[in-house]
Amino acid sequence: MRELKPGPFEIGLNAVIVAVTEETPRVLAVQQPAASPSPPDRHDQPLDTLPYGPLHPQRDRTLELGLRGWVREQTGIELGYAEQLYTFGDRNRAPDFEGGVARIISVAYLALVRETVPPGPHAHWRDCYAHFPWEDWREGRPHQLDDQILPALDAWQSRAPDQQARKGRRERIDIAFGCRGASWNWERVLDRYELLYEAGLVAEALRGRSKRLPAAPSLGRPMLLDHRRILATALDRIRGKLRYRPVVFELIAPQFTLLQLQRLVEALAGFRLHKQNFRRLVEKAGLVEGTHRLHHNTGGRPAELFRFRREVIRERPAPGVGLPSSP
Amino acid sequence: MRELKPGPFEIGLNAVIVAVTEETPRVLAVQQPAASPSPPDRHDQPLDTLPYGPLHPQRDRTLELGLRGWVREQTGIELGYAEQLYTFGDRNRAPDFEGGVARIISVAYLALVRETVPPGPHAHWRDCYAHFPWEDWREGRPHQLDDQILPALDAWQSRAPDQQARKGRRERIDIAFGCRGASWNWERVLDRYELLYEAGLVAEALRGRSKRLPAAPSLGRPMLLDHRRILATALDRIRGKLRYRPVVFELIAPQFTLLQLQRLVEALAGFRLHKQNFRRLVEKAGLVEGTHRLHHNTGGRPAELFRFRREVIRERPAPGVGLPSSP
DNA sequence: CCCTGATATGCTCAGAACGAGCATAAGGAG
DNA sequence: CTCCTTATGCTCGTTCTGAGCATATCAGGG
Repeated sequence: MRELKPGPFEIGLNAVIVAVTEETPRVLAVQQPAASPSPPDRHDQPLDTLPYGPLHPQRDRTLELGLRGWVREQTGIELGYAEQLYTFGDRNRAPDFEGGVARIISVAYLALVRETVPPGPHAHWRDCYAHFPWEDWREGRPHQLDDQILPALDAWQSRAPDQQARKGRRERIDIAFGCRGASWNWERVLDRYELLYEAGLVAEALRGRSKRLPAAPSLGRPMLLDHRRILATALDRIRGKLRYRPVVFELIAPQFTLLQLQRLVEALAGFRLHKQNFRRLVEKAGLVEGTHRLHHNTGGRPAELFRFRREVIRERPAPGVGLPSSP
Repeated sequence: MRELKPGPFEIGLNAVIVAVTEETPRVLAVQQPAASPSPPDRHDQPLDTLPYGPLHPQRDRTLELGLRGWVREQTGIELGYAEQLYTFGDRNRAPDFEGGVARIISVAYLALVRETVPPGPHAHWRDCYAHFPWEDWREGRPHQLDDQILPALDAWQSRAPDQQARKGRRERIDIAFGCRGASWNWERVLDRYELLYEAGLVAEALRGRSKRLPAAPSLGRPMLLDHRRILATALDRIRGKLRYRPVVFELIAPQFTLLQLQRLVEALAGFRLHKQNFRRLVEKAGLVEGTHRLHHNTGGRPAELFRFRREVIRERPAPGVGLPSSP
């Protein structure tokens, strides 16, 4: 076994803090600090950044406690549900630091919060789909897909150096974007983002390189460094987990109508559900329990208010909301 | 935003390399190096260790490439399938370093290999269930559960300081171990290990503390530091992924009989499956495709050899082997 | 050569789950 | 009172699932 050589590392913690309000999934973003060494993109708008904090080796007994600590200090938010998401450590994730002092390793956490508490001075809640417009199919298939994305991906495919690479690219496009017989898989958020990155269709991909791709569109709102990749990982995780863990209830008030719950799930999944079947599924799965109170602001017949049945975790092996695999 | 203070950290990469031979899931383990600063447990047997290597900030462009690099150098194994598992950074994960030089952060990867290549000089393939005997239900419910584990957990529950804590512990025991109406959920490997750890029933839990629990059994074969927790995380991940990704095929030869495939899945899942239904599921799901060759070493009628249909990833949204939620 | 003991493989059948839609209930606005 | 809106209950055909029965095809022993 080779001995451990401590390298020049910095370790930090990124938080992806997600809430859903007005049927829109939102992420807590902060304005790029002015002192940042990396020049802003060619865009006029300043870039969004995910909240980032240090790990105090003495104070923080665990990574998660460290995260909760600085989130509390920076934003005043006391996180409820939080889980480790992924650890990002690519060398090129902070291009400006390359060759400089240290390699930055970042352990990202996903946190779900119930209310859009007013964020701190430099922070704001940003619609997640501003960064991934192609992921929201609630109003039907996004036009951008056929207008821009698929043609640009086709062009990228044809730019492949040889026949085999062309075939490989075609295959990846088909799987990620549901072309040629494959169906759109709403959980493959990360696959899609990474493919667009490789194809040079998101602004982040062009930062370090000479801009050799002239006509490629820049899709979705970019973020600082690799933060959009982190966000894609988070959305991927949320969508994947909807199926088999009752994560939605971390995002909704203790009492809710079934339509509110459905709208919340739809906002996260990115497509619409059949109303009656959704009711049947969550009720038969034992996920919810009717209080006998009514909610009158519906515009129609009042709806019963429900609450989450925590006991379901005992009873069911995989208590998630029933979701189809494709829209 | 608070500025980043580089702390005294060491970053390393742990590999959980899993293979299945003779219907036994095995993990590549190395003998605890003699120069280790931590004294061996009270046991006579030397402790198993997961392979561990450094991250070279200059050489390794990504974490995964770094891992593949030192695994190749140390063991000669060229990893195929590998995915990031979890990042472990608890302060007490290396008790002897506490208060010493550095905090060790370890990014663990899960790798699946096909054959039990002969490991290096200090390495060997260890039966995973030696570390978690309660997870293998293939020969029926393990006796250890009723003989030792559940009584000891009951005792732990009754040692809770107050009524509420007692209720909380009871709930956790029920969910993790399928007591009192809840059914055994074979995917909750990590929950179970962590519960046993908290209850002081695994040797690792007693290392730092004064041994105030006299009669508690030591369950399963311990490992160095928190390596058994890492392994539990890996097994948890594998079992969870069996359902919805075709990971089994990373572990089996290119050609196989359906019974071999079934035995492999059973080895990982830890319980037996209904043979005819298993065939129907994998065939109808389009996961496999019959070559027309036969395998004659069955002892009975020869079995047809099958191969994995890679195309299924295009066609199906979640191509995993059909598995029930509980045995 | 036939019987026995294996395993492989095909088929049935009832119950549960699922997708889609129809029908009715109960509010508010005009 | 009428119409519009949303909530909620129910049906129906299809598919999926769990369990078991039946048959096919090999090896080896009498």
